[in-house]
Amino acid sequence: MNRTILNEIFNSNDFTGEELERIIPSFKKVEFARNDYLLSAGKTATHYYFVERGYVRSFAIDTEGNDITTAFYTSADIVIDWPSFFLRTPTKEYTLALTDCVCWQLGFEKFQELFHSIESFREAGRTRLVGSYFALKRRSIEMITDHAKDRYLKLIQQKPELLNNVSLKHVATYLGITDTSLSRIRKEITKE
Amino acid sequence: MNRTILNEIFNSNDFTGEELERIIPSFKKVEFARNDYLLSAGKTATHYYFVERGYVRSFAIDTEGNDITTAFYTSADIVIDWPSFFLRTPTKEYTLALTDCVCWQLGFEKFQELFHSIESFREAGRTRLVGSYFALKRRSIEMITDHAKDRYLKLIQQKPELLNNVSLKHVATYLGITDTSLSRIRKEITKE
DNA sequence: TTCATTTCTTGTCATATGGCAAGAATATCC
DNA sequence: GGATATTCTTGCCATATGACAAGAAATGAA
Repeated sequence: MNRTILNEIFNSNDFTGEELERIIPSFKKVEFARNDYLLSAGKTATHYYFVERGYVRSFAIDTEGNDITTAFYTSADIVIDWPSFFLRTPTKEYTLALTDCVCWQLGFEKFQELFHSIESFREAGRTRLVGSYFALKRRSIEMITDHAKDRYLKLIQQKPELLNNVSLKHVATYLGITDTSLSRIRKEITKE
Repeated sequence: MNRTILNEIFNSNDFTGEELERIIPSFKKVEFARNDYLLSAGKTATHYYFVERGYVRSFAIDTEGNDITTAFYTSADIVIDWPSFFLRTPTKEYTLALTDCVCWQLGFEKFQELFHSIESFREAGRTRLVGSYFALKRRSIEMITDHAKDRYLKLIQQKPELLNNVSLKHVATYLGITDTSLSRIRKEITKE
């Protein structure tokens, strides 16, 4: 098997060669075309993915029918609906390919087998989940303490390539504002 | 050992008698006085707790020095700084007893031992973490989609006893607003 | 109980952001 | 490549919430 993004995600710092030979072949390569859904509201997540190439967006529909972006994913990111995958419950979010994508997929049963039999795999999984939790927490606090303009500036600083790949209206809802407000914020920034 | 809140949290639906006899005695009873810190910014969480009795609050200090409440805890809740406990890194939050409290404490080493040796314990732990993730996500989305008044109404509906035990200024920062605005929202609600 | 501190309320005014609509700019599709 | 749909910008005005300050109420300490 050629080297893939999985070899960067699972590597010899954390795993023995034997473990890697069990873990990496458990993933299956899948491709998504632009506008394909990786997961839809009402369905239970049976798999999760690592992105090798492309852009993915998750969103929820609020009570008024508005589309609220909850996450963007790209190379090396894990695309997983944690609650749906682990609690085996239908999700309320949609996950959608923004561009053609190449991903590596793992199903729940295979995951459980690795999780319960390989100590380093469960340590790594737990670390990844806690990392997601941490990022989400930071984001919620920033929603309270920072103005939209600051959140936008932080975002383009941390993910400069994002704006070339996703539409501004989706960035706006990710920041918790309308596309109108984002447009004004961007105008104000260019004037500086 | 008498029955405690631990017997409700760890029970025979999920664990064998043998497992319970290993898990429950691993916890140690600790008491906190009002205004004691369970954890302070800069420290790494070495333990987590289940609350048997009392109220606990977590908060972060933002860049302007404002105290932002991130969580309230009471009976049967787990008090844990997930990232600090699992990533072994210093936290940026404070966790404080709002009232005198009785808690059950578990340390990291003991946790690891149980986690890696008892399958049902790690399933339960993962479920709890994913549940926290889910709650945090719901809260972040509501911060975007709902007005402060709706968030307040939901809160008092879900935790009616909370207001008798914590001050309004802390509820306000939890809702992402100022104490002034909360006061006006409450006034408006009583007028209805 | 009394005094001091903290919390809560209320007033006035400021500001960030939203709602709506129209036109401009882009992207998409056959 | 041109028609069509989508996205982005901009104007006007509305509104939720914040900032600050002063007094009222509640709480805590001695």
